[in-house]
Amino acid sequence: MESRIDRIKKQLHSQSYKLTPQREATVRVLLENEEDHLSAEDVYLLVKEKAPEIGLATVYRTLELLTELKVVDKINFGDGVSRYDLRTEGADHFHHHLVCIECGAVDEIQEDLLGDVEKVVEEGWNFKIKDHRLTFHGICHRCHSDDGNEDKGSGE
Amino acid sequence: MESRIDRIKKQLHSQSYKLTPQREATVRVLLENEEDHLSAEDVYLLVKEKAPEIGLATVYRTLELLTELKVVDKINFGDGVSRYDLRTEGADHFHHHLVCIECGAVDEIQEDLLGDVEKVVEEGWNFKIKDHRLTFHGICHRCHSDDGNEDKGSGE
DNA sequence: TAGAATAGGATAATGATTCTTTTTTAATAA
DNA sequence: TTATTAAAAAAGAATCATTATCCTATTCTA
Repeated sequence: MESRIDRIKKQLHSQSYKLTPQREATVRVLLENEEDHLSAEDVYLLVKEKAPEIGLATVYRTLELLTELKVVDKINFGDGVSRYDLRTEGADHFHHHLVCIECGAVDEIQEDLLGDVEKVVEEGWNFKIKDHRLTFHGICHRCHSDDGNEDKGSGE
Repeated sequence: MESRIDRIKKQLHSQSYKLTPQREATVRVLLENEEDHLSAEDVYLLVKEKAPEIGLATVYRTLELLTELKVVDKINFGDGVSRYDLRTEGADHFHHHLVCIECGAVDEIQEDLLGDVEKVVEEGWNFKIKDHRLTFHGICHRCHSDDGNEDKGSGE
C-alpha cells in the first residue's frame, strides 16, 4: 500500500506535480475503497473524515489530475455521475464492468476479454484502438441466486 | 420512412401513448439524422425548425419516453451530455461505437461482436446479461489516413 | 358541452461540475 | 532565516444539463 502511494508520488513528480496532503488523502481513500466505484461526492465525504478541511473542488481537481495521469479511470454508468476507478497496476487496458439492474451493484472483470474483438475492429474498421469501455447490464449472481433452476424473477 | 413512423406509432399506442405532433417531429428528426449521435439540445434545435413552438422539456420528455420504449438508446461518451441513438430495427442488441480521440467523430458498428464474450461472462461470472455498452476510443480511419500499409502506430 | 386525463410550454429548481478570487503553503534565493 | 515566487487549496459563485412544477391546451368519453 505504501509502495503504491510511493509509485503514484513518483508519477506525479515526474510531471512536476506534488503529492500534497490533500492529494495523498484522496489517493488513500481510493486505495482503501478499491472495490467500489466512488463518485466525486463519495470521495469527498470519505476524504473529509481524514482531512476535514478539504474542499469539494479540490477533490474534483485531484481526480481530474489522477485521470490525466492514468492513475484512475473516469467512468460513467449513465446515472448522471462520473465514477472514479483506480486502474489496476500494470494493466494497460481498462477493466470491464457488470452493472446489476436489480440491486445496482457494480462488479469488475479484470481479464481482458476483448483481444479478438479488438483485432477484428482494428482491421475491419481501420481504427487504431487506444482504450475501450465495456459494460454489461443485467442481473448479478446475488440477485438471481441461481441454484440450478432457470426460473428467474419469481415474483418480486 | 413512413412505415417506420407507423411502426413507432403502433408501439406508442400499444402502451396507450399518443404520437402527438411534437413527438412525431422529434422522431422525424431522429430518423433524418440517424447517422449522428444527437444530444437533447441538438434534437431540440433541429425539431424547432419544423415545430418552432416546441419546448426543451418536451424534447426531454419525448426522448425519455422513446428510451423507455426501446426505440432509442441513451448513450454517454463521457463528455457530460447524453446522446440519443435510434435503435436499429429488429436489432435486440445495442450497437457498438468508435469514438475518435482526434476529431471526435463517432462511428457505429452494427455487427454484434460480443457473442462469445457474453457467453464467457454469463457462465464465468454467473451474470444474466440484458444489455451491453461497448465503446472504443482511438484514432479513426480518417485521422490516420492509413492507405494500405500495415504499420499501425509505429513510434508515436 | 362538461369532466377527466394526457401532453405541452415556460420557467424555476436541482445537482454535478467547473471557474474565479483570495489565501495558504512550499520551494528557492539572498 | 527571511523575502520572493509559484503552485495548490478554500470557498463559494457560476454554468450546464436535466428534471420538476405549475398552469394551459388538447383529446377522449359520457
